[in-house]
This record gives sequence, C-alpha cells and structure tokens, in this order.
Amino acid sequence: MDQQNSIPTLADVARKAGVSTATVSRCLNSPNQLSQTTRAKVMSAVAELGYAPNFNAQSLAARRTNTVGAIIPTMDNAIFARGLQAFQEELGNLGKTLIVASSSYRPDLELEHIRTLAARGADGLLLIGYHRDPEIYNFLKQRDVPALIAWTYQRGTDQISIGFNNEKAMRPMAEQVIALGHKNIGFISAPTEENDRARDRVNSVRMIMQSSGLDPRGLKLIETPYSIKNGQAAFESLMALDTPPTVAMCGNDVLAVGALKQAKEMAISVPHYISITGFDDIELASLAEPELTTIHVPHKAMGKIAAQMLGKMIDKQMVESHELSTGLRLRGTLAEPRTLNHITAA
Amino acid sequence: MDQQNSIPTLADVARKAGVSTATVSRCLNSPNQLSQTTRAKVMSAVAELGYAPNFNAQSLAARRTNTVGAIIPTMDNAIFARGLQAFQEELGNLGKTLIVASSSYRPDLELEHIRTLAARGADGLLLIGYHRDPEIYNFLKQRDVPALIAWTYQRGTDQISIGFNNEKAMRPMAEQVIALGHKNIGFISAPTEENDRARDRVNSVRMIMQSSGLDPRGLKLIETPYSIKNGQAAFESLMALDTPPTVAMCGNDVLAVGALKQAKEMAISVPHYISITGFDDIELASLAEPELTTIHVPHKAMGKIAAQMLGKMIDKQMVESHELSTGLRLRGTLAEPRTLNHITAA
DNA sequence: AGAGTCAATGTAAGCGCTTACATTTTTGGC
DNA sequence: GCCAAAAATGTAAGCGCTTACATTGACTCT
Repeated sequence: MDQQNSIPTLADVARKAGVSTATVSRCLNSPNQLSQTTRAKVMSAVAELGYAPNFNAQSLAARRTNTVGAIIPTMDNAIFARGLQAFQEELGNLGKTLIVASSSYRPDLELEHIRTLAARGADGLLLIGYHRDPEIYNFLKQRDVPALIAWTYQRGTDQISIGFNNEKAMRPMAEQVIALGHKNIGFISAPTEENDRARDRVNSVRMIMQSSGLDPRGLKLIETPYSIKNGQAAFESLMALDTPPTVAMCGNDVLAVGALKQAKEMAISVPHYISITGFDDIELASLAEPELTTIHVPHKAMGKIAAQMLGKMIDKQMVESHELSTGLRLRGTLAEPRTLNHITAA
Repeated sequence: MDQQNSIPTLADVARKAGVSTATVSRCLNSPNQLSQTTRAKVMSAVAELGYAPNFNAQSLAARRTNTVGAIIPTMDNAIFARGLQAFQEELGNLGKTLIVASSSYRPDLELEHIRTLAARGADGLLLIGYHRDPEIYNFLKQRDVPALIAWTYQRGTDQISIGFNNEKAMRPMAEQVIALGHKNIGFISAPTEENDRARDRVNSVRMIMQSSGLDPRGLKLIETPYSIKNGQAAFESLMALDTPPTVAMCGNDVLAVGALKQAKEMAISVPHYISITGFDDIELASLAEPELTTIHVPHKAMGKIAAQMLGKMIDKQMVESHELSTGLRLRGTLAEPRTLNHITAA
C-alpha cells in the first residue's frame, strides 16, 4: 500500500526465488548447507530486490545482536576518542557494530545508558573505570551481559578489566619529582569523587610522599573538570597561594597544558620557577613548549585489545584482565625546584 | 528453563499485574489513557520485576527505532569528536540514541555502513560532506531514510545540509594572505579526491589568486592525510622547493600545527620567514606558539543544530539547509612575506 | 428507564526473521 | 535397481512487542 515497492522482506525474496523463507535465511547465514543451484537462485533474487535483512527482526528471532555498547565519559576528549576509534575498528573486523553513549561523568546517566543498551540487547558492554554502584554490576550479571572495564586495571575483583593501574602508573612520576627535591607539591586533578582513575593518580603521589618522609597532607590539591581553561584557572589559584608549590603535577595532559599556558600568560618560567607534569601523553604533550613531561599511556592499543577481549567474553570464552604498561616520558617541563635566590620568573 | 528467572517480558508484567499485555504496553507508552489504579498496578509490577522493554521487539512491532546513525570519517579528529559529542547530547534530549560508524575516509566503507544502519532501521542518518555516489542517495530515498549532510553547506541540491560553505569560509583568509603581498603560496591539504570540503578550500584560494591577478597554477599544493606528522613532512617538502613559498596555507589546523612544529625543528621563523595558516580553530590553534591564524568553525553548534534538524526530518517536518558562519581569526602566524634581504631564519 | 457516549481494557493479528523438526531428494554400496 | 544414510529443503512455531478493533461498563441526557 506504500508509495511504490516498499522495503523487500525475506518472504519477498523467497517468493521470487521460488523457495521457502527458511532456505533464504539459511542462504544468508550458513550458505554451505545449500546446494549450489538454490544458492544461486536465492542470491540473484536478493540482488534483484536489493534485499537487506531487517536487523531488529533478526536479533529478535536469533536472540543476539552483534552489537556492543560503550559508555564513555565524553567523546570530546582525545584519549577516549582515540581509544574508541581503535575499539570500533577492531569491532568492525569482528563483524560487530558499536553503539556509543556518553555519561558526561554522571553516574546516573551512566546507569540509564547501561539500561538502554541492555534493552537494546547489546551483546557486551565497554565501561570506563571500576568505581560503580554494585547494583549496576548485579544488573549486568542478572541480564547476563558481559562487561569489560577499561582504562583501569584491577586484580582480585570479579570484573574483567583492560588497562593500567593508575596508582602504579603515576608512581615513577611522583618518585622523579620527589627525587629532584620537590617538597612543596601542587596537584591539579579531575574531580576524584566519581572518578577512580583520577583518585588513584592523586593517591599515588600521596603514597610516595609518605614513603619519602613528606607529609601527604601537605599536597596542594585542586580538583577541576577536564578542560584547558580549568587547568589555567587551577594553576592560577595554585600560584596565588602563600607559598606556591615548586611543581604542579596534573592528572591529565589537558589540565597540564592549561597550566602551562597560564604560566606563560603570567610570565612564569617553566620549568625554572615551577615544574609542570601531565598524564596520558596525548599529541598535545609534545607540541607544547617546552614539551610536557608526562606518563605515556597506550590508548590505541587499549582500544584494540578491549575489542578482542570483549569479543571473547561474548563468545563465553574465559578471558583474564589485561594489564598494559605505561611509562614516564621525561621532557622539558620538569626540573629541580627553584632555589630561594631565584624567586622571580626568568 | 534458564538458570533462574531470566529476563522478564511484557507478558510477565501483565500476568503479575493481572492485566493484558496491551494494557502494560499502553501504560509504558501512553500512560494517560489508563486509569489511575491500573497504572499503579502495572507500575509496581514493572518495578518488582525490573522489567525493561526489549528494544528490538519494540522497534519491530512499532516500525521505528528512535535511533539515528552517524557516519563520520574518524572519531580521532577533534572537530568530528566535538561536533559529534554535541550531536549526541542533543539527540539524547530528543530521546534518541546514536550509532556511530567511521568510514576512515573510504567511500566503500561508508556505503557499507549506510547499508548496515539502514538495515538496523535507523530513523535518520548524519553524513559528512556532500560528495557521494548518487546511487547512495537513491538508496536512501528508496528506503525513505532521511539523511542530513553536515560539515558543509550547499544550496540548490536535493540534499539538506547543515554547515558552512568551505569555499566561502576560506575566502577571507586567502584575501588576507594576498593582500599582505604573498605571491608564492604553498597549500597543504587533506586528499581532495574523496573530500569535497578539502577540495573547496583549495579551490577558494585558487579563485582568489585568479581574481587578484595571480596564476592559480602557481599554487604549490601538497596533499596528505590528516595528521601532525604528515603536516610536518609536507612542510618540509614545501621548504625543499627551489623557491619555497612565503606562506604555507593549510587545509586544517592539525596539518598547520604539524607545519609549525616542523618550522621550529628546522629553525625557520614563523611568521617572519614564512607564514602558516590553518582552518577549524580547534583548541590546539591558540595553544600553538605563535598562536595560529585560522578560520573559526562552530563545530559544537553544528552538532547541536544537526540533531535538531534531523529530529524534524524524521518527524516529516520540512527543514531547510542551514548555513553557519565562520570567521577569520588573525593571530600570530600570518604576516607579510619576507623581504629579499631577510632570507634567513630569525 | 433506555439510548447514546466515552473512557478503560481486552483480543488477537501481525512486525520480519530464525530454527527445531518434518519431509523430500540425492547419493552410494551392494 | 533397492535401501539406508546423508543432504537439501520445507513447515510452522515462536522471538517480545504494538495496535486496530472489539468489548465492557459507567455516565449523561431526555
């Protein structure tokens, strides 16, 4: 009754090819159990009609969707964008499609998206970070949706994860900073409340301070959402302190670049007057001037491996959490603390 | 027969609430046509069972999916990531979910993804750039899937678009460059073969050259895929020419930043020895040193408006192509051409 | 009180596909 | 050529939902 020939269905193809719908279905899904001749008939009917299977009907009948969902804080962040791109490419190789949702770092939104994706029958889910209401993990378990936790690595939990240990990753940086003689340390972090990665990075510094004889309570911590502007503002507040720190460690490169920019605007010399460090090693880091000392994280590899692991999980194969290694990249923004007779900008 | 209580269905809810499945369905979709009491009964059954509708069944029965698809060249590019993030947020407000696929700038992959998304019953599609096999537009028309073309603006075509005219957007930059006295112009572009946006930007410069009495064939064009490294390499080739240009115009900021980086590594002074210009005005542009002269593009606004337009198109409302305005951002990398007595780096 | 309305609910027929099971055809050994 | 086993195909019952249409009461109006 539609305008003209509406979308062709399996039945249309079957009719045209003079076979049953079952045969057409088989032809599309397991062609080798058909005879040469029928296969040819069906194929040509498919081609003539321009038939494409209705995905929803297919997944409803077959109880699988070949879809995986990913819920990330935001796409507008190079590290997620990059990892996700790799994730998606690899997923494509496995014949699966990706649905992305972003939570804007809001747990309530995340939960909502998890429900939505489960309702859509996602075969598996990629989630960022471990910290999450246990109720969510129960829900996932009950619906039997495998979930892979990315951007973090935790052993000894039920959840399977791919990533790195944030606390461990930050350690060499903290050690280096302290070894250089810094005692008055500032830290610009993403909000730690709902972000276990950010929290672990901060804690890492505190622990090294502790074990080096520094009082961890002395850490000058500023929390602010991810953005260059916020990095700038945070740096400014740090410098407005009575005794400004000699190093501004940052929870990620974007904040660090913001700090660096602000330092320039305030004509404060980096690293002579103050050192700045980052985390992630995004492209920006080596574009900055001086180039940013940071922690390298293999985001792309993570995305790719994540896709492979999740693929296996969906196939009910056993997989184990996978730890990626990170590394200190010493570049131009970290140096010894300023000496007392060197209190002005260079 | 499953392990325990498997996923609850509409029928389970209906049974528990002592009503028919139709009533439950109505309760979920148009609650106001139920009596207070039934609604309460149903709701509590839903809550008790933790029921969530099966999306596939829902769209199969209702013939709509509340899903839109977006096919972008790559997520790993700030401008798309940013626009897409805004697109997705706005889509969320409209109660729709987004499926993203990336084509890696390959038309064959794009076609495949378009088919897949159509098969999934996407209510609408977001596509980047106008240039595309007409067969694809026919396919879309035949399946009655509304498609919105983004990141470009074309009038007088059948396709509805949201974006800006790339040729027009580049014009003030070209005019400015030529007005400053540049005659020997280099251009580093993304491959123009399959990318109408890139092509329009190059052509814009050629046209202004023409109308300013410069021979457009004199434009020193290098095409290379989007990346900082490629920008560097392209810049290097430009400088290896017998008479290196006095300005390296770039088709996007990433290439420009690469060029800038290479200039620094080669100790070539920007803008004294050579000027560099970009396009997009991504964050990186104002982080560079000197800050990059570029064309500002409202990527975020584009994403948001795109979502609204596509929403209307899906509802069969009439919408018209929407042109966004762009603007020249004169910053530190563009100056007069070097004079002959100033041929070394500063 | 009876007819006519209208709101609230139920009935049941699909949506387009997959797949267990039944049936038919082919194949190969003798 | 005949028969059993194997290969190819058909039949039909769903998958979990929506929705046109039918039914049931409760009310209003005269």
